[in-house]
Amino acid sequence: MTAERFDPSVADGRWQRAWDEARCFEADSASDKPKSYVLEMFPYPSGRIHIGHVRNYTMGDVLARYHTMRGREVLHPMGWDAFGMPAENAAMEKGVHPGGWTYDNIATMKGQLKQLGFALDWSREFATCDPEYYGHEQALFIDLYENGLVYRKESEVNWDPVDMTVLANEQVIDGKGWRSGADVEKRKLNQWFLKITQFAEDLLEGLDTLKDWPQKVRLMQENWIGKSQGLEFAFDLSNGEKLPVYTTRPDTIFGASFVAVAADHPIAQSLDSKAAHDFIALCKKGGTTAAELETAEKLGFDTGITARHPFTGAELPLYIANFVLMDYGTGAIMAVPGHDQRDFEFAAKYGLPIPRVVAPSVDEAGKPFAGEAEAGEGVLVNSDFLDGMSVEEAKAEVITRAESGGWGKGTTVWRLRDWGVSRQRYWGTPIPFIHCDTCGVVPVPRDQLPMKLPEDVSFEQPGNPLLRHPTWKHTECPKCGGKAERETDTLDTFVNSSWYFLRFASQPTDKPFDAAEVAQWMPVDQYIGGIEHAILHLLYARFWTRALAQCGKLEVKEPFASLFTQGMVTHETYSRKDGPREVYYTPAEVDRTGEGATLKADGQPVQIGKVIKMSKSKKNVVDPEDIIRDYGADAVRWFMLSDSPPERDLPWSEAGIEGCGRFVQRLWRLFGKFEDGASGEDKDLARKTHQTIAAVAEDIEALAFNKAVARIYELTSAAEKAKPSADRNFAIRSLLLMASPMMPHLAEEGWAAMGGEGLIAEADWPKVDPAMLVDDEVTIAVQHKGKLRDTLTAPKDASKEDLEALALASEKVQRSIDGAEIRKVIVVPGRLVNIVT
RNA sequence: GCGGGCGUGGCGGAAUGGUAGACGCCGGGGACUUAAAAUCCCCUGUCCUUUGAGACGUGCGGGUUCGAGUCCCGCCGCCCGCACCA
Repeated sequence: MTAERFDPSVADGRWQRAWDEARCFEADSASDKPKSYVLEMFPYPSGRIHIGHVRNYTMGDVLARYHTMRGREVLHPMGWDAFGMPAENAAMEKGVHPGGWTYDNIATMKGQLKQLGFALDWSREFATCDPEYYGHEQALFIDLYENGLVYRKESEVNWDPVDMTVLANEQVIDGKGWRSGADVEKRKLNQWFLKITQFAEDLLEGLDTLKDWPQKVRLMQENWIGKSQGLEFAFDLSNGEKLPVYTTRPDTIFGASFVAVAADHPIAQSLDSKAAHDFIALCKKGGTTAAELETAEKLGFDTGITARHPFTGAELPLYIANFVLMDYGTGAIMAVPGHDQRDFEFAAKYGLPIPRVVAPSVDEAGKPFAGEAEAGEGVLVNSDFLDGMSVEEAKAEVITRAESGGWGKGTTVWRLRDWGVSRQRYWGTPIPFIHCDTCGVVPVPRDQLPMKLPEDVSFEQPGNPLLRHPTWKHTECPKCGGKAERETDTLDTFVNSSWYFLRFASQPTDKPFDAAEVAQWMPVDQYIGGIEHAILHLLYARFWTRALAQCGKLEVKEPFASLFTQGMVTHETYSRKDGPREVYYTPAEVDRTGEGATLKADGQPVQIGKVIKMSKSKKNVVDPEDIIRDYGADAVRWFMLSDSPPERDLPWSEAGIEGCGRFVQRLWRLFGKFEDGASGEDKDLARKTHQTIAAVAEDIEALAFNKAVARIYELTSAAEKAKPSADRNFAIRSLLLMASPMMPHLAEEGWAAMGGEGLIAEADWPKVDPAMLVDDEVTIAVQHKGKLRDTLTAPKDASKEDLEALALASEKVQRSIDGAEIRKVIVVPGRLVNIVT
């Protein structure tokens, strides 16, 4: 070996260039090896890589490199989720063009990713703002339109009157726009929708097939889709109208004591008394935050109208109630106070009857309520022909009678809504449609795609630059040739990320992707990203896959076979009170002493806060580029994999990264002990090596990187202590190979120094000899009444009788037994002996 | 309210129902050195006038078992998602 120390500042760049030159990470669609598609959620080019990206991509990289070593053809691509608001905000704040800003950021961030030595196939890189990409997206959107999966509908949006734009719900804070601070208005706009609800059942059922997704994510999607089954039926109203209601508890129908509609229900809207209008206005004022809803009082307005009960004929009062939602079910309910908490509160407040129709047993039909509704199981009481039935039986019976009587039917209601994709924004995929007064909505002809964004736009005024661009929207109708206008809305950025994994797999120029080539790579074998995308992105991508399949473009069922959601990188915060304001400092500005922390600038103490997710606002961040410079890419990668299980949060620590830096050097010194021609055996070390290779492989496949790391530490210690031998050379060589997915630069450097053939990035994973996985001798625990008294060494295949005899021969055990009668001896071969007295 | 997850040393965390605390970090002691850095070695759950074949110990209380961090029942605490969804 040559150098004393491994110098990442030289080695990292050297090997990164070597990999590029050898093009060893480019996936070959023509390969006949088994494929492996490893994908991490592509980043938004916000400016710089943050530590969360580093953790995410390191995990994916270890898998990609490992699978390559196991003889798979690996697709591990990278690109940029490049449309979105921040680029427009930068344009408004700094007067730069969103495109220029975005591509500059991409250049910076690509350079940073390169510094980490990720085994990425950069030949497939693209940004979603590349006209080529969004042009194909426009074509797919038209495909969906032609297959009836796209429609336009007038719908209510949050409108910021100052920025003149639509806001997402998350951008409305306390009723005000998050940027402008202006009071947000409700406006009705014609918007584009994707028919995701058409796939509600399939999206729900598909979840059952996703065995390798976290249960948590599947449950979140299940709740989001929100399937519920019940009865829809209509009440005859005293004003002659019919009022459809939906209930999941048709069994409790005899317990209905009033009927209620939402404030924006047509019946409520049609009332012409001032009192009714005032009440409706009051309902609209109510806040929608969780806390407000929690405490909000149930309010109602008696319309004076009554509804006839379908079985008893009783006339039930019809209220407008603030807790009834217009956009779920029919916007109207039959209220059963005894068995629904909201109805209970309402009835208690307005003095309405609270009949019991479900009881623990038939004898308890008169049992009073204990101040709250009983929503649980039981038997039906006070319910005519339902009496004595279980809840399930009664539900079925009522639905049957409603259907045969022709006044109602069993229905399924979904919480899932169609996906509104219109955004009144510049920096997105232009929606490829033209509005013609004569022909209506007409798709842009495919030979005119991509329909590009105009470059000459200004952000000096608020609102959508496409709308006020002097020429862009004016065009001719492709059908009649008359004057027409382009759609000025752009697509939600979630559309861009709903099919990018297909484009990574196949990139023809004349179409979005080639179905056959996509079929070769899809589904993604391992998808890795943050839990924040558990619902929207992952659901939309699943929907697009189905939608494209329905259009005949694709034969993939689920896009992501296995999903892994990694934890966040966290760090404590440092702050000081400055009047009412909390001023935060970065870890780099602070000296962390044993107990406290002081500000480097003035030596005065700062407050140490909780360990929380790294965020710019709390300044508890470390810049990946700084730590790569200080410790090298491998130490940073190693830290990302050590200690914390990947799904949990990883607390960043200076001491931790220093430890990783030390280990890099330690391994390097160990590689230096590789002696060409060393001979002789070291059976124990050889066994340990084989066991480690098998265990590390298992751990990596289970994404238990922290455990794989621990095993590499153990074998390193053992190899360090061993004397030179052929087996020690084998241990060192194996360590090099096992560490190579995690610390590829160090591994290449060691491989070259050791005279390894080619690049270690293209080497095979070390082979395991199954015979070497079992030790000749094992340590047996000896217990007396379940308590450990002694340990002894025995041959691995010692018989039960031999083990028992050995255990009873132990002096320590005999002293513990102290002459007591032995009632039983349990022997687990290879493990333990338990003597029961 | 509904749904889910998690509680193990000073910290991050290991542990097919079978020797709890692997491995890393912090801390302590020592070696090497003129000195420092680097490196190496040892110790490091708690308790004890019993230093032991000792007692206790995986949030708390029960249970199953020869044996429970692990399985079951009941609590407590923390975290996350959804939420007036009929």
